[in-house]
Amino acid sequence: MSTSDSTPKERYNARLAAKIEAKWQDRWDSQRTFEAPNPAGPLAEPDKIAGRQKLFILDMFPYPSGAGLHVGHPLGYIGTDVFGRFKRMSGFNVLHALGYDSFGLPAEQHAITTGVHPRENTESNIANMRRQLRRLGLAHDARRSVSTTDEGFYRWTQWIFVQVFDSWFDTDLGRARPISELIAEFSSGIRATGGTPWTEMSSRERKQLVNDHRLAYLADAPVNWCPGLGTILANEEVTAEGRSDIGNYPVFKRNMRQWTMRITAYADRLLNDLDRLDWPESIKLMQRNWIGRSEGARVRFASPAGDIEVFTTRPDTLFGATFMVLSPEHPMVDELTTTSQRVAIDSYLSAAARVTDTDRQSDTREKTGEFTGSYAVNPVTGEEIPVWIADYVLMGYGTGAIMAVPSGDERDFAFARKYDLSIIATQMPPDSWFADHGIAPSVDCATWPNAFVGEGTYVNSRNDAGTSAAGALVLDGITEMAVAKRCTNEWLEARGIGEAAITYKLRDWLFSRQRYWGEPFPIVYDHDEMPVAVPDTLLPVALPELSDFKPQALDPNDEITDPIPPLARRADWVHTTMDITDPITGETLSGAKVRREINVMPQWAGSCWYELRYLDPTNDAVFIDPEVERYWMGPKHDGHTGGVDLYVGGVEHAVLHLLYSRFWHKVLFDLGHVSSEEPFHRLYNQGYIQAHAYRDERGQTVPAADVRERDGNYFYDDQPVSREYGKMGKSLKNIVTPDEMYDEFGADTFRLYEMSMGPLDQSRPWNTRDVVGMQRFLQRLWRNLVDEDTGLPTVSDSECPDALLRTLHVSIDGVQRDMDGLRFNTAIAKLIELNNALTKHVDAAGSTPRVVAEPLVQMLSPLCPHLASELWQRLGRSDEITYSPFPIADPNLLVSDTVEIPVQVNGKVRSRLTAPTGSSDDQLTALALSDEKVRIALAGAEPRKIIVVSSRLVNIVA
RNA sequence: GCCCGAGUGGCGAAAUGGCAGACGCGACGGACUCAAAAUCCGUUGCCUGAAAGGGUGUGUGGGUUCGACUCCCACCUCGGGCACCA
Repeated sequence: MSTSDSTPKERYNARLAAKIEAKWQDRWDSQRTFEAPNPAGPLAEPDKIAGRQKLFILDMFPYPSGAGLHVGHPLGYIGTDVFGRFKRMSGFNVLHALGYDSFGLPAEQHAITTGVHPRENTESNIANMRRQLRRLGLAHDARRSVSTTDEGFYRWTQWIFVQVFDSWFDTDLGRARPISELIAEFSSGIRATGGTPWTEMSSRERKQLVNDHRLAYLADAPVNWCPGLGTILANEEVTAEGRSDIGNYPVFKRNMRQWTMRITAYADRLLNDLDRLDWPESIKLMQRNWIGRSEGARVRFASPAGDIEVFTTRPDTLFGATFMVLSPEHPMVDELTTTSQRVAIDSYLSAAARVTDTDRQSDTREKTGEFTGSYAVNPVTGEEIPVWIADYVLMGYGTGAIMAVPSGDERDFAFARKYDLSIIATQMPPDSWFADHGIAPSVDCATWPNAFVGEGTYVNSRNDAGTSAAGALVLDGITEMAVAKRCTNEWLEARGIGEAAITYKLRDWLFSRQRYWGEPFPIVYDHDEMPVAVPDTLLPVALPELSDFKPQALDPNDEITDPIPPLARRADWVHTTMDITDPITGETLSGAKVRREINVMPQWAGSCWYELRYLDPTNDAVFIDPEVERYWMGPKHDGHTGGVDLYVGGVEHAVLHLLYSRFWHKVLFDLGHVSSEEPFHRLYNQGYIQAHAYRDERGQTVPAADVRERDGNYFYDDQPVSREYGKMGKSLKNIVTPDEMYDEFGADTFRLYEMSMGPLDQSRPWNTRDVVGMQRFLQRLWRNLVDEDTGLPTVSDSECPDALLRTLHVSIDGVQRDMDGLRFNTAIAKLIELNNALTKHVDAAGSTPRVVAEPLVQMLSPLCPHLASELWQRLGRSDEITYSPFPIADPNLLVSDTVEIPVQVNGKVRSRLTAPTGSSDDQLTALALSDEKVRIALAGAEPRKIIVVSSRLVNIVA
């Protein structure tokens, strides 16, 4: 940017913007402008909240990456900031803060390679991110910027874990209750143990029984075990080839004892409460799919190895079940395999074990399977049907076994055709189905090209041989699937063969990691090797110091040896003595010898509840003061879930983070710790900023900033390059940083550009070239209010022309509504229009009327707070614009004396006429018919019909 | 394969049943300048026309309506999610 002599001293450019921005950022800090008062607790200022509505807005918890920010990161932060500032001017008590999700893998990987402690690395990353964000001028309450790695924070993460550990899910009441109440029910005999009576159990057996009911429990679960790295890996850390993302080591599926969260107990509430949330439908749908609730029935088929239980969503097709298929991992496979089939089954099993999960789920793969040699009995027909194994049946869903109904299920159909198994129709498809497939209607499935799924009249579905004998199941003639399902379920239930059942895709949540940089579990193991919560007075369980952060590396192909987490290296920390309380008897065991849990929590833990800590960040007595929680997050009326008023973030967290947080929040609600049933009442997904990237002829990416366009082609160093489009990132060499924008334009221009690019929820390409448009707008606006040479205001208290005043109020009306609806791009367009109108006035009159200047600056201030604050001050205002009331449109100035009405002839606009506001439809009709252009367009034709939309339009149909 | 979402100028976009393309970029023309940058003013969907004007136009094809970017049906393309879930 040139600063030569010809440039006026007080022109609004990057140099002046930098000066103004630093000045106001310092002032906001020192005056603590954005601190939000609480009703109670350490940050209580009850007098300041009186008479104000509250608004809690939240951005998704960022990970403090070492790479720093690019221009895509702050998009959502700017959006929430603009909204928060607008609402603050509208009288709301706005709480807006940003903390750091600072545990996690990258800092640990960095520590492993450099030896720098993850804490040091994390802290310097946070400092850098704070610096970059401060330059943006975000109106955050700095007191509330917590980090998950602070002991004062993770003390409460551990406390919440203990709450989850110390509760169980009462399926009768559909909610969590303290584990002590379960123990009381067992010991008093109100609740049966389902096995050995409580009184006859050993201490260890009692603990095990209770542990099996806890919401946080230890379970053997299949995990991604990577011996080369000495740790288990999250699914997203495993490549499609089944190797580790880092180091390319083999990864094995194996069972390991892990902390697990009983999220499945909440499946129905997590599903049903979605209806009460103000979230994008697409996200609700993703959560619904993830929970995957299926209604159906469990049915037991007799076999030589005992009953085989299956889950089916189509009990109504039971008469068409002509064979069964078990997953290769099913526990009954061995017993069902006959001597003659042993070799074939064993070879199939070993082949199946070698197929990776991704291959197994490939859609092009042909179905394979093997006959066990055994037969089971179809409970409705009494017929013997063969039992097969096949890897298209998954052990992890339902019961790991299915009844195969080839006529009604495409997968079973394909399998039956391949292995020549019988196919019996249980429903007659409609004629249209046969027509679509080009075959004649027939109940003989031999002619069918596919299975039939849909509504059709039931056939071949009675087990009384046509006698109408009492107690028989007769579906024949029924036309509705729901009726047939109900009849079948009732029949099965009456005979104890099966019952209606619901299955979920959702799995319990694997909660431990063999890592260092995470929250230690507040758990020790007692002399019975049973987990016991660390007493509250001993929290936090601080992460012990280590000299080496590497997990123990093993032979990359060693599937057998158990992982040894880094914390195990501190034997002095692991083995300790502690005053613990026996969970069953309640008696205190002083100085008990205990062993600490050496796994750590996953990164999700802190982000599951951080929003609550923003509200009461310095409270040492409780994780959040109940009154503070009720004020900021409590339900607004009967049936309202409560929760954050606006939560903005990317879709990538649609399922995991948002589901885990909802689960923890519901547990806290059940236990009476929070008044809100949901953490995030309104969710808004911001789009992404993407960017073009360029490759040369060798396929190498070249720096996007140095590519030039000529006639629609792109060149780097005069060599043609090809253009592609994707996320900003190092590998595509297309990163643009906020710092570059601050230097070239200033933060206000950058903020304005990001908000003007399009709707907040849409992704759009970054174009540095376009930013100048917003800078020019601010420059023109500045010039309308301030003399570019002297810096003095050019505002006059003289009369404002009526037309300009009307334009102003139309703008106020539109900008107000746009900002309320998060439509910042159109709000900005309206401000530019107003400023363009003002420029014409200033060109003629030489100054801006104060009645226009002040509201214009106020409307701009949520978007460009530094510039607006500066202008406010230069206009002679000594109050803080942040808390000045947002302008209100005068309804009288929104309507003008005349309106322009388009006139259509046969739906095409042929003329426009100016009519007095409030003209009657008849008057408009008369005006239109006498209009010269309309008469020409009609060409003498007689109008057959005239449509008048009052004050909007006239359409003449001839 | 199934389920969502989106397709509008050279580009980002606006209009959600009633004047398509607001606002911004770019491009073109002009002012200022020795010159350039910056800044300012004007033009800018496409076709046709000297102009006035006319025609045409919101992925494609149908439909509903006096009137459709907007609603309905089918298809095409792109993006996202799920994926042998019984």
